[in-house]
Amino acid sequence: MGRITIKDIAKLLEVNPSTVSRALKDHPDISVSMKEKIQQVAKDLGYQPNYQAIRFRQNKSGLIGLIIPEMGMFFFPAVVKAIEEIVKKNGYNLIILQSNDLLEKEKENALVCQNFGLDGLLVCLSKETMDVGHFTETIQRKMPIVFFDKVIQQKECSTVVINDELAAITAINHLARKGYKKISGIFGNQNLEITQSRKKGFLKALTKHRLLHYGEFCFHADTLEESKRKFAELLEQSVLPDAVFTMTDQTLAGVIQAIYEKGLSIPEELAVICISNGNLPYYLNPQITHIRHSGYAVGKTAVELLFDLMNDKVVVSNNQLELETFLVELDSC
Amino acid sequence: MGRITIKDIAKLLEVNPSTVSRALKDHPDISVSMKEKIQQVAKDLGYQPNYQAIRFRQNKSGLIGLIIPEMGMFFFPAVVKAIEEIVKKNGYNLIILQSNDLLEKEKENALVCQNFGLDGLLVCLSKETMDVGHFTETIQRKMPIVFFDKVIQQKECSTVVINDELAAITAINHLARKGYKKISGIFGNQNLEITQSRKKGFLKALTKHRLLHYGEFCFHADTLEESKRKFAELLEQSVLPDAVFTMTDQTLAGVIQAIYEKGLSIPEELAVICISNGNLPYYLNPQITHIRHSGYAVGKTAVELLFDLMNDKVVVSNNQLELETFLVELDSC
DNA sequence: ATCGTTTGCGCAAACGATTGCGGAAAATAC
DNA sequence: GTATTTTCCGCAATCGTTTGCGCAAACGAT
Repeated sequence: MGRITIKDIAKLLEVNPSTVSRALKDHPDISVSMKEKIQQVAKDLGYQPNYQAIRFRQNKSGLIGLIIPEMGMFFFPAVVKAIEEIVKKNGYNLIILQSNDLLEKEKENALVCQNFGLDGLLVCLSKETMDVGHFTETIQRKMPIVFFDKVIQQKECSTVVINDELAAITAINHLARKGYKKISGIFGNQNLEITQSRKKGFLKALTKHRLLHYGEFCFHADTLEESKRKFAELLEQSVLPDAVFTMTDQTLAGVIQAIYEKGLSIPEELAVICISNGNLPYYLNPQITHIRHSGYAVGKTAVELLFDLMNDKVVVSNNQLELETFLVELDSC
Repeated sequence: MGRITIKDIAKLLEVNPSTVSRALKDHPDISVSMKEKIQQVAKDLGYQPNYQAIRFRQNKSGLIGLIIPEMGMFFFPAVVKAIEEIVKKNGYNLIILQSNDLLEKEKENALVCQNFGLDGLLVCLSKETMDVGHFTETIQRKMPIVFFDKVIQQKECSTVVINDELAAITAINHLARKGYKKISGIFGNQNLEITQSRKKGFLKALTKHRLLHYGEFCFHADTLEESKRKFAELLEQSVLPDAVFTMTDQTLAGVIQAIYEKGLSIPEELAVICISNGNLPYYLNPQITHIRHSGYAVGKTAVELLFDLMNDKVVVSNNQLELETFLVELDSC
């Protein structure tokens, strides 16, 4: 015999399946003696409810979806770790979908989510995404969504982000306080709001400290390799920066490789600061001063907000959370 | 009106739902004219099949499960990336479960997989796991399983691993060839087969090169912090190693921190080699010579084997694959 | 014209669990 | 002793889709 079903138990005890169903969930309509009998048999036979059937009937999937651009080595592992833990704690499970930073794949993923009847969705947008219509139009009526990290701010959307502008300002303030003047800024993809905000903060802080004339030390890089290559080129010029700010771990990794290859000493010849999840900076020599942007905290906050939405616990309509960041001062500046 | 179902289309066209179902999947029993009519209406109404219902009826979940100890920063992100890509390419989706290296949670996860009716399962065992009964007894009759990386070799199990012993031997041979003699070995959790195999290879190679009398430079460490602390202690002793081998990125990260803090120069005062996924070694200064153990390749191979099992494509009963590793010589030795 | 085959579609059961309703038996009330 | 309530369980429909079977009508062959 294959899997034990409610029908099997019912047949064995010569009762109706509905009685078994109610007995197993302690329904008051069933007598104590009958409950005990049924629960005993269920236990003996090793009955396991068919959740597939339950979810089908209740039109619940028991699943939370997570769409991310790509599982890299820095930020998203921490996000995923947090989300998986909390999703499981709430009795759900986690489905992961990668968009590979392609709008097309993101749309496909949105469809998959819809067809799976996911109970909730967490999204970090691809760099190609310019609006979130493919999520809101079709899905959001019944499926709560929380956007995090790479988001597009709209008033109907729940989001979890950090104050990107402030994070960059904090970094530059630190450099300025330490006396660095020729500050280079390395940024990610231009389309992203986080890039724009961090760059805005960067420029704002430079302006405040009257250092803006060194703005030519800035560039954008989508990949680690591009970051490395461009920074290596920058280091070949006649006028060199005395400090560099990178807006992510990924750009940091590229910049660091270029610095090592050039043989510059940190911080004597070049100071370094970045916004980071908080792992890589500790592995490097010297350790890198950074603004802590914890993927774990972002993931945790996003998924907790999602469950609040799912349980209608959120009174406020404007669910746009902003996490705190803080400076971790190490040896690189 | 909510979601469009087959019944809705049937009612609209005054035909039977079964006709609609067959027409939509191009069944030969349905006339061409009827097919066209039905498919047109389905399109107009924006019909989306309820996969939940389909999977329920067919007793298929469309899901592949992945159980890992913990999403760290080094190996598993690459594994997950590969698996997600291939799973999706085959029309499935991926559920991720973390065991946190706890046998209890691993058992819970196995139950979840069962109840979800997953179509296939990929497992990297926790360090507490001593046998795989909680998988094989209950699940494997209907759900193919592939164990990878941290496995327990049994003849009924499909596994994907590397030749751990050979990887360690390759590393030590390289050190010996370069003239290093006092070789320290840093290993992960003792229970794991990968640890035992790598240590075995380490000792075997040391023996071959008549360097075994330096065996006191070895220890085990479960975490990055433990690795750092113990190696820092080791560096306080009177006799120091001239080279260190770490069996993972995680132990490498700890060892590197201890080396940096002590201010030793690599490779002049201390050579370094490791088995690595191939990211971290490039971020360090100098870059670390390593035996490449690609998480992406492991994940890809494991999930491809899984699909072969699911499609009964595997003729051989003994599905124990061993991936190639190779030496990447950089600056640390 | 008769018989056999193909074509095209409907009927109804099934997957496993849930739930509103109804009703017989038991318990309580008067 | 009758009326009313409570207790306890069964009946049957339901979720959306699939599928074996049956059966008319149309077609083809002789």
